[in-house]
Amino acid sequence: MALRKTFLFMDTIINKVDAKGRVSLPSDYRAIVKELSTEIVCYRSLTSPCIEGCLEDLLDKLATDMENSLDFFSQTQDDLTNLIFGDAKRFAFDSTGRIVLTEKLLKHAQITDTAVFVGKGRKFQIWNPENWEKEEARIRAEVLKKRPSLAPKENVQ
Amino acid sequence: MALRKTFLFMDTIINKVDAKGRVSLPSDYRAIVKELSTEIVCYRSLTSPCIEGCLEDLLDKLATDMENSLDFFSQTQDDLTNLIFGDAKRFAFDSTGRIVLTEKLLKHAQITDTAVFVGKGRKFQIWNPENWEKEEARIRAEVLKKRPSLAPKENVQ
DNA sequence: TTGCATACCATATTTTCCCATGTTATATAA
DNA sequence: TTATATAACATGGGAAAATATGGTATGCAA
Repeated sequence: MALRKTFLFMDTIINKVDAKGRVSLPSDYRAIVKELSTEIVCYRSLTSPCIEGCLEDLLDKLATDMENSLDFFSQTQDDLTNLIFGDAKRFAFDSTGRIVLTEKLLKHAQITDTAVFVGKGRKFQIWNPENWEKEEARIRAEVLKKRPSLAPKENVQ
Repeated sequence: MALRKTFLFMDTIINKVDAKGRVSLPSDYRAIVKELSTEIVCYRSLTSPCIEGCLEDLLDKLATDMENSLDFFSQTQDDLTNLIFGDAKRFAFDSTGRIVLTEKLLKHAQITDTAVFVGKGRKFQIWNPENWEKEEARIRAEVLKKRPSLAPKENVQ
């Protein structure tokens, strides 16, 4: 496959999680990861009961931003990055495309036997199905309420 | 073919959708896509019962804009990226020029066996034929009402 | 040896690819 | 301009490949 210009995690995919914590990384995601690396990085979301995943490059960019930006000297931001880097862990997928999520991550996201992968552009999230259903409803309501100027239609057009 | 200067989706094309969800991307559209990529991105319109399609570059630009405009931990950015990228999906067309639309998209647009592609410049939309007929009438009426000075009647007379 | 994690194998299902055909559009020659 | 040949396109059906997922075996470490 020719090298892709863009690397965006998209779509919403539901996969089973077995007793060992094994779950298939959606093939679309794997295709993206494979072009740049062999593994992803996952960590507990700071703001939601879900797992976040991304390529290591993104965390590297975050580290660089922290070094360069005055904004990021704030105690809060400093604390947040501590939490992220302290929590993040690499996950390689096997020949069948599965990763093995840790107990810590699964517990944080309240995931037992089913996981929902939600694309987020440079990142993605992994949710408990019921939780994601509620979250998506909340977001839709919130976005429509807040401002049409932030709605996709206005930005993308 | 010489390199095109502009990349605008235009015209209105009606195509069949088979039981597998397969539908031919209009050849004019394919010609545009082929010059920049091998696939398109589709998602449910936030405001209308139709599918929207565009090139991935457009969403990539959006991802970059959001990274730069809002800070890494912004709640608003979080919500928007979930909503947009969680819904969008890449679609590659095969050697015969078809894409396979998902059940989710078809349902949102109320499309069963026929789809109407409507050019929209950088984007295009896919409609159920009846719905599009009504929508087009509505849009025309709306335009005439809002801008009487541009109405055909006044100009042609 | 036991527990745990990883690698390997098997299979049902889904998705993608390939070929065939009718139709439409385009080009060429009379 | 008309008739005919040629190419491009849309569309249906089936074969092949990829994916998700359960189960088993293997290796390492406590």
